Amino acid sequence: MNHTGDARPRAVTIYDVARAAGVATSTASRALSNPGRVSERTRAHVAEVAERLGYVPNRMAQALPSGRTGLFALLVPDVTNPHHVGLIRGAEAQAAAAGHSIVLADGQEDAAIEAAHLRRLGSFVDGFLLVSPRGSADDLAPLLRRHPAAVFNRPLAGLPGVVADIDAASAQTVEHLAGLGHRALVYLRGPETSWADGERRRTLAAHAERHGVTFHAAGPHAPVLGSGPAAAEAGLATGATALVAFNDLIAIGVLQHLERAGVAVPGDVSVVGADDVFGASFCHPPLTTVTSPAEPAGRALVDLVTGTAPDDPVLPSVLVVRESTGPARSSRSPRGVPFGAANR
Amino acid sequence: MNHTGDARPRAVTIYDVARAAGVATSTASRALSNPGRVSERTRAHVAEVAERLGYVPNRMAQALPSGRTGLFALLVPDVTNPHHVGLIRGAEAQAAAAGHSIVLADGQEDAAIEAAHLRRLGSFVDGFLLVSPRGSADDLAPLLRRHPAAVFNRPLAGLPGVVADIDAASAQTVEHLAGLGHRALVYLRGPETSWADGERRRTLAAHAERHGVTFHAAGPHAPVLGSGPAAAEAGLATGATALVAFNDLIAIGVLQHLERAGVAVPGDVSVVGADDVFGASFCHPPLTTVTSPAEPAGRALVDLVTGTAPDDPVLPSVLVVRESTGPARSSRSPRGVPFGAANR
DNA sequence: GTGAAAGCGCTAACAA
DNA sequence: TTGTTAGCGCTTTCAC
Repeated sequence: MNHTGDARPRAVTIYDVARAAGVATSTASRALSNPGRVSERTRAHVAEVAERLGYVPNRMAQALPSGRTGLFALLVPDVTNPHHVGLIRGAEAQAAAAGHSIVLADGQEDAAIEAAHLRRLGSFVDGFLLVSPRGSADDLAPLLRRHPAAVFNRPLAGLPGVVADIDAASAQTVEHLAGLGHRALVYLRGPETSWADGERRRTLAAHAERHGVTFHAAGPHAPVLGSGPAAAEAGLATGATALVAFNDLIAIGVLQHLERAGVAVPGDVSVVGADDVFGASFCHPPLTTVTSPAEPAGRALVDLVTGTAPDDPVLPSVLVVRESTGPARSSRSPRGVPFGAANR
Repeated sequence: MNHTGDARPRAVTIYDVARAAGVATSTASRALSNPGRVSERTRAHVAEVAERLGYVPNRMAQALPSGRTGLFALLVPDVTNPHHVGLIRGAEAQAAAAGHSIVLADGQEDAAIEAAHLRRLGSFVDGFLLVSPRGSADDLAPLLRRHPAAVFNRPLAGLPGVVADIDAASAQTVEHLAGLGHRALVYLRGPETSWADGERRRTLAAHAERHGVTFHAAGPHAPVLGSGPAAAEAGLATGATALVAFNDLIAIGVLQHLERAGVAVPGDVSVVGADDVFGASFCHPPLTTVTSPAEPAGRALVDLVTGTAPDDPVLPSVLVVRESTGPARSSRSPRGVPFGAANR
C-alpha cells in the first residue's frame, strides 16, 4: 500500500536474467551492453528475458568497475539568480540528450561551500561543470585533479572553458552611451571574486577612454536585487549620467530605488544591466542590457567535459537596447552637490 | 598540465589507508565511518593517516553494499519556470544541510520524458522528489515502486506529499475581486495535466458562486509567457472584468498583451497571477498574485523522503495585492460585442 | 560465441 | 577492540 513503507521488492539483477535465460552472467552482460560480441540469437533471447523480468541495470554497480557514472556536477554560484537557470537549462538538456544527468550544487557565492561540494561530489561524478567559480585557482586545483572539468566565465589554467564576449558587449555599451551624449559613466561592481566583474570593469574602462568618456567604478556589491539602493546611491554620487551594473539583478534594484527616489530613467540617468534575465524585458522601464550566452554555455560545458571542443570558446554577448537608456541630460551634478560643480 | 588529459592519479583507497596505518581494512573503515566501535587511539591514528594520504571515500563503492547514495532526484515540470527555482533552491539547501545532493531532472511538461528520467535515475538515487508530476497515476506507480518518493501539488495514492493551500488562496482572490465590485471573473487555465490547475479552477468556481459572481474558464494554456495573447483574448471574450491566470508567466504575458492592445489594467480589467515569481513585483503594473510556498515545499520534500513528517502537509498560500487589480468598471461588454449586450 | 572467475572499493557479519 | 571474509551488481579479462 504505502510506497514509503519498507517492503520494497528486491531488484532483479543480471544474475536473475542470466539464470532465466540459461546463459552465463557474462553472456547476459554482453548481450545487453556489448552486443556484437554475442550471437544475434542469444542477444535477442537475453533481451527478451530481461524485458520480461523488468530488468533495470544498477548504475551504481555498473559504475564501480567502469569508474563512470554518467553524472556531472554543475556548480553555480547562486541557484537563485535567474541568470543561472539558463546555464542549468542548457546543461541539463545537453546532458540528458547524451544519457547523462546533472547533479546540481549551489555555491552560495561562497568559496568554502563551493569547495565542500566539489569534495563531496568528486567520487560520484564523471566531471565538473563550473559556472564562474568563486574559489581561488590554488584552492580549486587540488579539488579538480581527479576529474575533467569545464569552466564558464573564468579562465583557469589547464582547464577548458568558454567565456562570454565581455569585451564586445562593453564596446557596444560604451558606444551606445557615448552616442547618446553621456560624458561620464559609472560601473556598479559585482562580487570581487567574480572574474567577469573584473573583465567588465577593465573593458568598460578601456572603451570609455577610447571614447573620451570619464569612467568611475563603485562597489563591490552582492549580485542581488537588494544591492540596488546602495549601488544606485554610490553611482549617483559620482556624478555620472550612466549607470552600468554588474548584472540585471543589481540594475533592476537600481531602477526600483531610482523610481522611489524620484530620479527619472532615462530622463535623469541611464541604466544598463547584464545577462538579460527573465524580467529584464518587462521591468519598469524595460532594461537596456547585455545578453549572456547562458544556455549555449551550459551546453558547451557538457560538451567540453565529455570531450567535444566547441567551435569557439568565446560566446557572443550583445547589447539589447530597451528603454532604460536615453540621451544624457546636458549636465548633472553629483547627488547633493550644487549644480555645475566639478564632477571629478 | 592539462587536467582533461588522461593521466589522472589513481585514487587512494581505504586499503591504502589501512596498510599505511597498519590495521585491517575493516578497522580503518570503522575508524572512519563508525567510530565508537574502535579505540580512540586507533581512530585518531587512522584518521590522521587518512588525512595525510588525502583519502576520500568512494561514494559509489560505499553505495553498493548499503544501497544508499545520498542522492535524491528532483523532477520538475520545467526548469525554465522561475516558480520552480524556488523549489530547487529549497530542496538543494535542505539536502545539502543533511549531506545529500540533488540530481535535477527536467520533465519538460511531458509525461514520457518524466518517465524516462525516473527510469534512468532510479538505480542512482535514494528517493524521488516530484514537483507536480504530469504523468498519470498509473504510469507513475510502477516507476516509484523501488524508492521512497514525495510529491508537491499532486495528491498521489500512497505517497506522502505537501500541497499549497489553493483553496485559501482562491477564497482570498475571489473575496478581493468581489470587494472591488467585479461581477464576473474568468480563470485562464494552465496545463490539463496539472492537478493544481484543476484545484484552482474548482475552488475559484466555488468561491465565485458563494459571492454570486459569474465564473468562466478559458484554456488550457501552456504555462509560459507566450500564452499571454491567446489567454488574454479568450478571457476578454467572456466579458469578465477580472482575469485570474493559472500562473504568473501567463499573467505577465496577459499584461504585456493588454498593454499593446490598449486595454487598461486595472482600469478596464483586473489581472491576478499565481506563484509570485521573480518579476511579479516589478512588471507593469506590478502583479496582484497568490504566493506559492515553493522554497518551504522544496525543503518539505526532502524531509518527507528522508522520513521526517512535516507539521502540516498544506503549505500557506496567500494573496498579495499589488497594482494589477482595482475597482471593476461599472459595466463591460465582451470584446467586439456592443456595450450592454448580455454577458452570458 | 560463451563461460568461469577476478575484481571495482567499501561495509558488515562473524570470529578471534 | 580488531581481523578475516564474504558479498553488493556489474564488467571484463582469460580460457575454452
